[in-house]
Amino acid sequence: MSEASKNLRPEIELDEIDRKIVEELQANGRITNAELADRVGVAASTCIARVRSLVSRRIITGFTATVDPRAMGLDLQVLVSVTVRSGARQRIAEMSDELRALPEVMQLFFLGGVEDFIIHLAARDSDHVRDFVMEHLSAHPAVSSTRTSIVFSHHLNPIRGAA
Amino acid sequence: MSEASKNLRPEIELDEIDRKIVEELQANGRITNAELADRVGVAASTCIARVRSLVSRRIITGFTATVDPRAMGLDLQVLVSVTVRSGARQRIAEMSDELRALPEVMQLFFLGGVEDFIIHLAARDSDHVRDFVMEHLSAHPAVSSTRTSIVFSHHLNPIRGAA
DNA sequence: AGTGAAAGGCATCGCTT
DNA sequence: AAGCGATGCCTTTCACT
Repeated sequence: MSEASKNLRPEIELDEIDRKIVEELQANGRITNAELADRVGVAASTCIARVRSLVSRRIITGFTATVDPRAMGLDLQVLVSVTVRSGARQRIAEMSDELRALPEVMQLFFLGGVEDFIIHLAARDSDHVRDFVMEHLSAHPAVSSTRTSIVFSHHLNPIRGAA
Repeated sequence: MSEASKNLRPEIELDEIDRKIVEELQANGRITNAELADRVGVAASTCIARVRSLVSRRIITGFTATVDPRAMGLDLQVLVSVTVRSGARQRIAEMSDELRALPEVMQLFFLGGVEDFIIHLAARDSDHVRDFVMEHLSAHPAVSSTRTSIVFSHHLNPIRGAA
């Protein structure tokens, strides 16, 4: 990596301790500061300062509980690939905000390629999926076509840094 | 929902307080129990019992820090669609374990449809992507074809329950 | 199931090295 | 960056409802 490109994102230098903190907090985001400090081998006061620094530098962007969609009555997950009409590409950005606000939308991927974006949807059942696609996609003037695939299983990994 | 299908997943009855707890913990997984109790309007002792119950019932499956891949030197995200040779479908399950162990793999979706699975990859650069696809996919005897699309942006939403 | 009180543990701060 | 010590808050347990 050149020095020039480095300077575009200054101060993102993670040492071994930072990396260990990130790793532990990904594995258990509700660990106490005292135990985290023990595990990474620094004093509690140092540890809390490190964590706050990681958060304020937006290396850690948040802490969240992961929830089983089935426990919330959402038994069916699908991926919907969407292609936008070629004359309506500039509307993709505004569709993002509309779609993100919908409770069924777990994830949104905006893509370069044949498809313009992919929606990861959690729904109660197939009727719910159909209603979603009809109402929010097929009926949308910018949408050219959609393709829905059922998700049999889904795995989410923590971020593991580059070598 | 019929009583029969209800009984397949017993004891997943979330009341208003449980739902509020889940919501708050998705928004801020590191909130203190005391503040969480205040926000949902129960005593701290009740609140901690509720949280533990949600975790032991696997409604909440974990707590994690969310990390910016770019901060970890992973500047490029792609989705790779993979189709498996029709004679090798039974190998999909074992490929799951191999792929999940790789540090570049953020997510895995196993699908029904034209593609057998989609890999959400975080990589340093396009060389890194190429190396990953060549080494772990193209060279794999079960893989029939792959298609790689760049991810321009990615949004992750909390789970919001069914009505 | 939920609550409140009490004891111990933890977070957080300022200061020192 | 680490360690120490003090304060106040938080967590946790338990008896009671």
